[in-house]
Amino acid sequence: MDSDRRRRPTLDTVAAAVGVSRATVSNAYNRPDQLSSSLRERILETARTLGYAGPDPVARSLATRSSAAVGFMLPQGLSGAFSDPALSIVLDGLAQTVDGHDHSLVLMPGDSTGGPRPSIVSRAQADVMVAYSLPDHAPALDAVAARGLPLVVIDQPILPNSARVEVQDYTGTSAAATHLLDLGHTRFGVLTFALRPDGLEGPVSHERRSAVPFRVSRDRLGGYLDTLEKAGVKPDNVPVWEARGSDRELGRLGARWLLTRTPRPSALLCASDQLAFGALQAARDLSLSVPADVSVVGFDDVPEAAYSDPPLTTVRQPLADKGRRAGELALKLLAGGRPPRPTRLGVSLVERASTAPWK
Amino acid sequence: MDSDRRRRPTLDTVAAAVGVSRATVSNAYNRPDQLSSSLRERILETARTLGYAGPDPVARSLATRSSAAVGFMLPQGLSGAFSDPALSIVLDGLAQTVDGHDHSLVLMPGDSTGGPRPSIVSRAQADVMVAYSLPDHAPALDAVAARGLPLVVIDQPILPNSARVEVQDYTGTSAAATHLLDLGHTRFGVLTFALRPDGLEGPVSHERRSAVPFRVSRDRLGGYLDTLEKAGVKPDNVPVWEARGSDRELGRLGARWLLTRTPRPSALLCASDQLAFGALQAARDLSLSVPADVSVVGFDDVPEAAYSDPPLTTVRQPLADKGRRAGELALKLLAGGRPPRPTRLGVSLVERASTAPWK
DNA sequence: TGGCGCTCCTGAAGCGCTTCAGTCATGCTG
DNA sequence: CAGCATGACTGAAGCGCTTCAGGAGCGCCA
Repeated sequence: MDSDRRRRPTLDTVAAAVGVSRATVSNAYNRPDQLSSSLRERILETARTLGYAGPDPVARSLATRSSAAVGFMLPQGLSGAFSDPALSIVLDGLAQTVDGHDHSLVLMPGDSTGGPRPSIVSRAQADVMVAYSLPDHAPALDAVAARGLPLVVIDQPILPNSARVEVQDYTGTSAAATHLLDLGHTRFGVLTFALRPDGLEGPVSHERRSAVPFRVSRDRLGGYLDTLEKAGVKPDNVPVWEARGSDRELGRLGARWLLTRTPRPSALLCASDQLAFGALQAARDLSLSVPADVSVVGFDDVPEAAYSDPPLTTVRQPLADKGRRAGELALKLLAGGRPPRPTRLGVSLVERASTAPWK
Repeated sequence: MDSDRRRRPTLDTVAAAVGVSRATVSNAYNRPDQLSSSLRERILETARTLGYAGPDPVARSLATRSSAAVGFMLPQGLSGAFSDPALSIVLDGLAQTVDGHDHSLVLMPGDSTGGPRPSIVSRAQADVMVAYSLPDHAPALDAVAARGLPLVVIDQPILPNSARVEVQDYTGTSAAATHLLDLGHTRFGVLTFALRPDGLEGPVSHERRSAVPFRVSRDRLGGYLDTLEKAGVKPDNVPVWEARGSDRELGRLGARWLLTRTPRPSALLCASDQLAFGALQAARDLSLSVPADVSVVGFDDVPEAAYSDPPLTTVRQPLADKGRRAGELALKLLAGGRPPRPTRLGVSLVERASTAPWK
């Protein structure tokens, strides 16, 4: 208590101790060229002995009207979110970019609304927000708008006045479906992550497939189903399982269901690599061989996809780039730039050993 | 540019518009009981039409001398950090606790020094810091001390005046080693994550085993080796592989090396489940059967350990509790509490199918 | 009717810092 | 030596908010 109560030294404390003005001490920290280096040394030295650790970040932010932080909004809680390495990679790219410019990162995990609580967003000390894969109309987005903060959106629908970076999800899954069709497959199963933020899980009904608020889920699912349909495979004949999230165990569960339909699908189209890994596992559980008995494709091309058993055919998206690009956009908006036209990152199909021609 | 320049409304703007004092508007947001609800409604309504999104968080923090945020310091970059689900789970527990009290989370990823850069720490807008598994003497810790911020340490050595939550790492690995000895094993290999923050990887020399700055690595390794030694297994006869991080692929690499020593170990002692999963994979690669040809133990008991193939014998630590407890401690320190005595969470050996008697 | 206790609202003093327009020597130029 | 640029430092005005000691008005009781 006692030592807590002894108020911490401030700029003034140091200024008084050295016998200079407060402005000078401030300059010692922020504009070394504004004072003689001898005086600067003296000031820093005094600060040290007084236990002054530099300008208070909050006061500094108020005065400069910039908190040097970017807020990162997630669609769900942290443990769910990070079970998919794709997010880690994106976030890492973002963090590095932002960190390189001495900005910090404020994490805002989501809840059942599919995004952080608005009150959290309104109070976050950040001067630009990044929305990662939030559902359409997440309340958090309104809160950002209300504050008038610049926004960069990753994997999300068009929002007025925001910067955007996204990936050709539809194109990607469409290519994967085509690949499988070319291999002669005719019976498919689709394994997707959440279509809506309501936490449901299970086979996806016809109506649930429409009006999907998560753009990414919508596009990936659409890319699969539309392409199959064009090739004459009726969507109604394609069982779709919706997992609560994108993780291996949930994927295994869903794949088990898909692989026990009759007729059994000869190809599983997954919305992410994690789900696909789960599918590989499920196949193993059922003593099915991949790709002899069933082909599996994923999406993301996380590092592990190259090493899984068998190595996974998947759609590659440039995850680290995505994060870096989002970081750059955030910094640019911070610097007062207008939101540039959306960055659309390309994808490409990486054929490995989890897919094979159907007999 | 134009609309950006139109300065945002402030408390005063609203106060003037409604014709009340600024204090009253402030009360409308923070102390509803201090004004008539009709006036409050009028104020909120006016604020809405003016586009005022509530008190500015930074100014608020300055005035209240509290930024309502907890800083989380990591030993490494985000992508590395999150490849281990253990961290996600801990962080999730922390985030939920903290979020429940309307505090936000500032993430500070580490670099090659084994922690965030001190300048980042000095400028972070947080009023309590949580250190997660930083190495001894990380510069970031000095920065925290310099600012006089309360600190809670997870998995880290004693630091003066800090709250602490840790786990019985030594006890845990010791129990695992005992389990294997009881099963009749005599040839062991150890697979650990980073012993030092220098990014090296490979077989661990004798001198590198001493003075390990990561407490967790030190204790887990110690628990394994000491216990084996007590049973008559010379440490020098136990090959140890150090992986750069705790992820599956790195584990696979290390395990491959361990499993190709002669004589081949009949039991692999891993410092984490991720590494153990990698070891299972490596065994599969080498057509070794687990546990017939080689037993494997992990540490953490992440959810997947129950579902791996085979299910993993591992040391359970209460990950979510760890995070929650850290969150509670952070909040407590924030409220002015003294650091209580360290919380030491128990561990227990969970025997599953990845270990078996040695013939 | 005077006094008391409410409820509702205000004035003003900060919170700790940045920044900008100066002030004041000092040295240099012509 | 006047004139002027230059370098080194300062004063003071904010940044947008919270909070606390009051003050005004009002109903109520004795």
